[in-house]
Amino acid sequence: MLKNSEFIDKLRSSGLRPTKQRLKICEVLFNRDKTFHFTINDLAKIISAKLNEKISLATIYNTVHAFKNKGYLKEISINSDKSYFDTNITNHHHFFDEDTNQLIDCNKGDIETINIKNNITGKKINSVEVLIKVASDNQNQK
Amino acid sequence: MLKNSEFIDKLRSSGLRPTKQRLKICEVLFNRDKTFHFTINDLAKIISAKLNEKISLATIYNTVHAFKNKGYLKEISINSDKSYFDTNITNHHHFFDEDTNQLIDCNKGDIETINIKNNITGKKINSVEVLIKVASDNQNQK
DNA sequence: ACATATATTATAATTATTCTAAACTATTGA
DNA sequence: TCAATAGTTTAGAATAATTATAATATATGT
Repeated sequence: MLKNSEFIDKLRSSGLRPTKQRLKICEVLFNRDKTFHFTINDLAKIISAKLNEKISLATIYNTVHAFKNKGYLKEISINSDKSYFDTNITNHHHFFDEDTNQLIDCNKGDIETINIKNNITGKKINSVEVLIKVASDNQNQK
Repeated sequence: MLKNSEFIDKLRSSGLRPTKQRLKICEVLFNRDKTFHFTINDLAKIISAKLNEKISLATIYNTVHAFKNKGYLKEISINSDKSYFDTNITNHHHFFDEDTNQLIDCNKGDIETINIKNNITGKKINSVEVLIKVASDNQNQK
């Protein structure tokens, strides 16, 4: 359980002012034992359920993007009707359960390290993401 | 250069009626030497530029989805605001150039085969997609 | 050619996201 | 401590991608 002052330091250290809203969002996102995968809509729902005061949707978007830009969140690429975010910012990959629309982290060892032998000339690799789409065994077509 | 009758057979064989619109879209998509990566908007532009008659946007969406469901197109997940499709339906992976928003196929040999050691219990793997995001070497932040 | 199932179309509706501009707040430094 | 200011929040409007609707048109089997 992280303290408020730790979040304040974290925000200040990356040039973000520690506002009431950002601290609340920090609590929701980072006061967890396990990795948290979410969409903006998920987050908005959790916030409005947990909080007495409300946070504007625009602020939630702003904050999530600010946290992503500062490297506190990763954005995950899934069939793009909406964006998914991940509080696990280490290098890792994902399963996506098409039955439930849930993201699940791959553990180290689930996949061998991806080895890229040829890159596009003149470009640098920003990220390598593996997405394994899974579904229940008895359904044929998505 | 495929003939119209070949597209008619292709469509019929998968239970899709060969309509004027679908045949035109087949020509645009499949009469190519190289893999074609596109968004719906790209396709709509090409169609309206090339064709004397116009095809409704709704039809373009319907057709692309029908072709995807029949396995003639693959949808590629990019963390983004729109869907990308690929006429290359073989198992392969992608580079995504963040400078130009262009998708580029990985060639066999660019990446070693992805080896998944542990899957989620009770689920079957539908796809494994690797996306390598690249950008110009001299730009720091996206 | 006829009946019917399937497609196409324009348009409206929906959804996720970004923009805007005004009100508000944290920080800096006098 | 307080004012100036730079950064934030906010509601709501705007935008963009996509899906739904329902009327019209077309393909197919008999």
